[in-house]
Amino acid sequence: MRTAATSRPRGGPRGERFDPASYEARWRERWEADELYRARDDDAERDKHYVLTMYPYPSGDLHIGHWYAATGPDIVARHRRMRGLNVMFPMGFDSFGLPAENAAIDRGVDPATWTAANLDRMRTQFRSMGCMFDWSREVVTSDPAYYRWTQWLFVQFFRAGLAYRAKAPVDWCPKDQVVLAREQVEGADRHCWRCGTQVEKRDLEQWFFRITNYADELLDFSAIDWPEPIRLMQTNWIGRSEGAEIVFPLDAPDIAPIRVFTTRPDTIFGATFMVLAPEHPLVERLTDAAQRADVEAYVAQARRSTEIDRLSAERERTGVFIGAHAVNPMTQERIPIWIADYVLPGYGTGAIMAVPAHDARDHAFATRYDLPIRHVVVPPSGELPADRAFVEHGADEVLVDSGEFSGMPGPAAIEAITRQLAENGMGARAVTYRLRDWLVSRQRYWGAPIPIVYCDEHGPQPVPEEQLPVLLPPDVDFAPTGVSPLQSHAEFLAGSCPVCHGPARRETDTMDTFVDSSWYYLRYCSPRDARQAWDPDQVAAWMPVDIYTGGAEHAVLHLMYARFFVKALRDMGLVAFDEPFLALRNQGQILGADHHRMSKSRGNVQNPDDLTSRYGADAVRLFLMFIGPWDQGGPWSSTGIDGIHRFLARVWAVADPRSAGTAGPLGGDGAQAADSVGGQAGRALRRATHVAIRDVGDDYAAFRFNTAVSKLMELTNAIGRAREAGHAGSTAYEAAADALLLLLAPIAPHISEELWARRGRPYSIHQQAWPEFDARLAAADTIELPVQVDGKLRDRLVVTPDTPAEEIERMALASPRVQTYLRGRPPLRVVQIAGKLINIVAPGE
RNA sequence: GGGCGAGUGGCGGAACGGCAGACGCGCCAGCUUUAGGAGCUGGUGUCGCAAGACGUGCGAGUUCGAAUCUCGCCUCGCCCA
Repeated sequence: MRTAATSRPRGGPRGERFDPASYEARWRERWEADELYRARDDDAERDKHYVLTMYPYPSGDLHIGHWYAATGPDIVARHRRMRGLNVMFPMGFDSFGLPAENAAIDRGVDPATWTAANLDRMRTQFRSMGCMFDWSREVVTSDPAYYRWTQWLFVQFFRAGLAYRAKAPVDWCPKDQVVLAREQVEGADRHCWRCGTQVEKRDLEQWFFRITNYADELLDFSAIDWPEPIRLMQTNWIGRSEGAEIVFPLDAPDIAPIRVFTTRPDTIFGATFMVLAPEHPLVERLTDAAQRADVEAYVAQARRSTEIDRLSAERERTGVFIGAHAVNPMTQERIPIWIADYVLPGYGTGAIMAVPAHDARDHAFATRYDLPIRHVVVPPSGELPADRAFVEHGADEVLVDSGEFSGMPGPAAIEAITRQLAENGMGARAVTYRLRDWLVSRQRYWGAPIPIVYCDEHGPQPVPEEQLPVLLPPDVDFAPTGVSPLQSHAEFLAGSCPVCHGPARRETDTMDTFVDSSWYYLRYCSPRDARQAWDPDQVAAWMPVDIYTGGAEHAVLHLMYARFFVKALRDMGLVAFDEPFLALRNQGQILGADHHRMSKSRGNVQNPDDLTSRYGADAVRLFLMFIGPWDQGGPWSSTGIDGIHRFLARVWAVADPRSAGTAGPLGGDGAQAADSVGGQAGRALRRATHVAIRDVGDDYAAFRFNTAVSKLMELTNAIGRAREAGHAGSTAYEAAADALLLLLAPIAPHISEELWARRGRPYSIHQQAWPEFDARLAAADTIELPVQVDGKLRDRLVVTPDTPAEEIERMALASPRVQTYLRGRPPLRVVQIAGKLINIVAPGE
């Protein structure tokens, strides 16, 4: 048939042409059968190297973003392997979580069944990418063999005093019917990170992990190579602020004084009133009978409003005087006590000293209620803004009207006032954090059950370790009711107290899935160990992770929790290092062609399977990496993938011995003839080869895949020109073609293996060493030197690299083009940058 | 409102303070083909016939020399409120 015959390029018999479908799957099967990518635990010769990329949630189908995220680390893993490291690059699935449960609710399928089906599909799709994942280490967090150890870890945290139960106002998503961690509430309107519904406040008994114990250590990034934005986000999230806790005695001597935290003790002489959170425990006792009705009404209203409303900068600052007074410990002045909802019970001490002259919120409040505004800090100019707070307090700003501290610069005053308060027993230096403890309870089914039982006599008790795992029962009712589906499962509820062996009620909440992902990288080290969460020897051998990749959206979630876990486990003696991930790199996000997040509802999802079947996995990998800098991502556009296909066809043409041989006049056996005609050209090709060896390697090491691809294209084009010139078969040509395949192997593993085999090289290309770079071969015979006059390009000199500077200057000044601009005058100055350029400064007019 | 980052051809993007636009897409011309949503060759920042001039969001500054460093402004993105 005509179409069948002519769909192939001319000149090649069947089987010789470039056709990815004919070899990609075949090689993947061979690699798998040979266990080529299995990371060896017992490799004594090579240094270990742990490359990790964030495991996905098994949502159903792999999308182009998964390809993008996985290809980068795969290239790096392959490159480092070729550089002689024993690389482990595992993959697994974060398979607990709400979507499985929502599928159960919507479609009546069992979450385990739904998840298992997704896992099968995604494993197949992952395999089609040709990544060097070591599937023998696969971890599935919803597998009882895994969550048994998640529960075991919970028990260890409980015993170490790092897991505790407390009643707390928590963020509640009314749509998902679940409690959220503070980190999972996003945006100004405080919506659920998963479904976008605005969250509410509820008071509930919950389990917390004491991450705040590690606040200071989490601020220390000195031992890890992480992107600055991530470090900054964690730092801001933890929100350490230094200041003082100050005691304000009350009129009523029988009541304990009010304690406030402030970062600005230097402004205490300007504290003209106090504000308590409406929920503050002292409100009840301090409120004057005359004010009681107003106060109670206000407290009730404050409890109803959301935190976001209360903190909003635009909102009117409202409050009520409670009829009591405190004493400013520096001025001894009686100041009124108010309540206002802009003071929150959970932050600091739930009470503030209000300094309206130097705090914007206090200023708004004082203005509204006509409270005194007293300036105690002034700028060098002495001029204060009339209608807003003056908040600057650097070394230039000095105190006024502050007794003996008047005239002192701001920072010194903070020191001095804090010291005097401490001497008088009225305060102390103090630090607070914005970071809250990590709420890990979830009122949902599809998670690891919290391994606790409640005994009437002995309270909450951990399930004995030999009874783990606490299995999820398969037969539950999934209708969302606001309580865990497990609460209606009588059999599950019935536990026994490990102390008295009497009946005890099982905890029905499950753990936040971020608990699962806080330790999965440890499980990869000994994934099949049935006796322990991990084999300490294997963890000692493989950990920490050398390079971790994933999305920046996990900056304050997973990435902070995992660091906390390792520090806590270290203090329990379970691991011997301080940080889980030595280096971190974030990939950008691939957006839809419409520049929006890819989502099924928008209909802008790009399915990688279609592209793969049409162009092959190598082309899709190359194309994704060629879009732009890997950490930037960008909108998807398929225009351009044809260019990648053409590139691979050119690689085929220059490196397939039959294609390359038939193209030139010499054929495959004309090596000597080619060498004799190709002396000069051969040197140029060798130079191009070694420049590429250096540059492509540097690019892979630095995650610059887009420029690596462009350099591979340049090398291919250079070899192509040599082929056109009839140099195929020469020593330099064949060395260049071999090198091209080795450099291409990390990013396009299939075509490089196929051509490597066709060239008769030993299997597998992925077990070859990265080619040696030879600086002498990369050095240029001559260089083209730009000649500038006054910084503008006017001429070029072609010189050997060792030409003396004086000679270059003489040649440059002799240039007629330069002389035109000098107009016979001697140059004012000549600047030479060796090997780069020469700039001649002409005298002024 | 605060913090961080980014603005370069028609498009994606290159460029240790040293030749702006590598590499690719697209487009144009030619070749090849019975045919083309194929292949090959050449061209392609703007203005200009040319010589040349201008050109990296806008405005200033530092420098022999600035896309790159500094300051101010504008726009967009992300994070936090």
